Amino acid sequence: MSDLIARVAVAAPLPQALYYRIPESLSQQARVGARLRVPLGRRQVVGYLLGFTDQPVARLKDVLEVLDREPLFHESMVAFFEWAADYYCHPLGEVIRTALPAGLSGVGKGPKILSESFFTLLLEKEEPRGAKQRAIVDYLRQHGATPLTQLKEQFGDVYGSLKRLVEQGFVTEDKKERNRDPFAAVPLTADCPVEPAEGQLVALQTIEEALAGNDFRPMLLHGVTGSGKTEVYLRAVQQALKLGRKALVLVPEIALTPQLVGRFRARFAAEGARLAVLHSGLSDGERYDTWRTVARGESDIVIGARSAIFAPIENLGIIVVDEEHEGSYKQGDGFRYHARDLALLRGQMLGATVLLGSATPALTTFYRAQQGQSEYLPLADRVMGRPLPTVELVDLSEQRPEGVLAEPLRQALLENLERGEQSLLLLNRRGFAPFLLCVDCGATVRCPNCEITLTYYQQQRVLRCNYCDFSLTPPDTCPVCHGNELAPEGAGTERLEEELAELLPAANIGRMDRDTTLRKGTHQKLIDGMASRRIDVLVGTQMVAKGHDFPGVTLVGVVNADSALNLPDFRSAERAFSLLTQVAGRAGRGEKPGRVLIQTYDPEHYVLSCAAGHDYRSFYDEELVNREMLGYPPFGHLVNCLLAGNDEQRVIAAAEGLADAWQELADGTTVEILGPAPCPLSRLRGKWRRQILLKAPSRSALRHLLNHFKDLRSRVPAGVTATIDVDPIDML
DNA sequence: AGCACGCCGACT
DNA sequence: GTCGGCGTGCTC
Repeated sequence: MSDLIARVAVAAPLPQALYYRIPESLSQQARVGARLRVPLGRRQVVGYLLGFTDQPVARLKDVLEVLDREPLFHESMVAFFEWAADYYCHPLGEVIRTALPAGLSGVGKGPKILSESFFTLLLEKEEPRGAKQRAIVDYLRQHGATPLTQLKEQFGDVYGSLKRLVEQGFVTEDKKERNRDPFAAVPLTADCPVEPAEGQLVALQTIEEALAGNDFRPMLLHGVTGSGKTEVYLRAVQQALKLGRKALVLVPEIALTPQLVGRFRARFAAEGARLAVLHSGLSDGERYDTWRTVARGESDIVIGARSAIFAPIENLGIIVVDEEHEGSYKQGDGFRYHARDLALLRGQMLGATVLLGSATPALTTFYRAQQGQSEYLPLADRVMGRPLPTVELVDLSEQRPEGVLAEPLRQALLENLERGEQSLLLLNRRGFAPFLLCVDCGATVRCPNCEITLTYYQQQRVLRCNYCDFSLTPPDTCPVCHGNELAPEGAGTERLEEELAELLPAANIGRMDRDTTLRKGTHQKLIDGMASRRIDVLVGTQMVAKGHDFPGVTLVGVVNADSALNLPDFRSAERAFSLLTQVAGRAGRGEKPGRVLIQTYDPEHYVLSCAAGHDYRSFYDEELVNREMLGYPPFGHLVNCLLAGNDEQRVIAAAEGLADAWQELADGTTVEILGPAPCPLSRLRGKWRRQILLKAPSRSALRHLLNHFKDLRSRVPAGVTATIDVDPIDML
């Protein structure tokens, strides 16, 4: 008789699954999707049970313990994990570890499962003696099984009475698992369904057909800001639920989209559908509870950020990816997956509808729609026929402003304040100034760990690195020539705030960036301040462009559009276009029309003229030509191979060696090996960084090379780590 | 990733 | 003679 053998992915960077014998005593508990404690070498690690086999394998070790009584994922997820591990060239165990809620990879049992006592009335005998006991019995008769906390609320101190009731056999106590509910205290807002307009109806009809057809149908819902995409999501999800299937909704960052979550809660609370929200603000325990609720099939809709793409939902009918172009869907370290791309894959594996929504779709997404690989669902107009704001470009080379604001923007701000309307200013730089410059020798004060200048924060009187958090009290003299005049150069949000206070002394000015929103609640306070119109002008980084609907804003100013255009990355134009379009969309969402002023030294740039004309299509056409010329996505596939280490010479040598090895593999194929080159941030957090870019017109040509990565990596000398980034979205 | 083994330099 | 440096290789 052969033993039952488990196929297990261990939480270690091994390329493939391992096999363990399941001892007789554990065979009942061992279910696919459970975590196991297994021996690996001479230590013990967590493994994930992927399946069973009875093929004899030599020298099997025993599974030591089953850590979960209920599986954390269903069997159908295994193929998805394996595909993702293969595609992103990442060890399977690490992929699953990343996918599951945090805090489960230790050999301990993971977060505590909270339980709670419930009391139930047994058969009616004679009445108990005490008045309080009779009251409790009465209450239980009416309410059925009741948790202890609820009884305490009703009757105060109930321990003695309950104890006697249980002893006398009137009542039984049993323990049930209790979920932490992070939303219990958040009040529901009212649901206000909007009657769908023409474009929305067409979109919904297509989605309904796809849902009914039960097959994989990717779709792009393309609508300008304020065109009612959320209402389409809501109705599409409703439709899926009506067909008895479940829904997954991905959002870029829950913290920045409370309004969307609020609308889902309002709509579906009314219908009795069960909503689970997975996001980074949850504690490990809360996240674990939510995950288990989903895994048990007790939620109908899951909303979450990037990692929610791994939520263990069975019978999934639709996946919505809101703001699909957002870079935050790509995980930046470790297992570098892209949640939107995995959404398409998961949809394909399950025969689900995948609805990608955006005002400025990623070039690759729009291209797919153009090629007929996905359905194109345009929403042409803003709701209620509100016009898009007028956008004007302000040529800084003509204006030569003294501070950061040129005359047209100053004028517009003054007028807007006089009219009592709100303004929004975007400046994508934190702090007071991006660097301190010595007026004598031109030296700047730089970070000792990273290859950048230290940002000057005037309020805190500190120089800080925005990448590694290194900080320094600003020196009085130049560290190079000892000259005694170090001047803050350039401008960040802090300086802008100061300039505004001078221009508009009567105005109430708010600042929103990572520095002011560090304290919990400040972000919400600023949003509330805008909603209540207490704030007249809000300045901030790209944070101000995301997700909020401020109906009172009629003027939007972009202080410097050029910084976003000139980043050393092939996607910088796409990102700049999307940011400008988004921030422009903040203007005129209420009854009054909006106006947008964009300051630039390069008013002829196609990104700016297209953004000014709200013309996605022209931007797309222009950018597509550039991509084709350079063989970048969607015309080529990229893999970035990163090398990092403490010793510069070693990193350089390792990079050269690896590049040669790649080159050898690429000979005679369509794959191009570019580099090695220093990363645009050649030193980061003390590590020297080089990169090698692999570029090919087809995915399959790259596949062949990637299959060799694990041997190549093992030949990288010690002290240097090699990582691979499949489909990189930025290469800084 | 860990954690072994293994093979060379500077210490009691 | 051995303590310990980190290069190499394996983990069912």
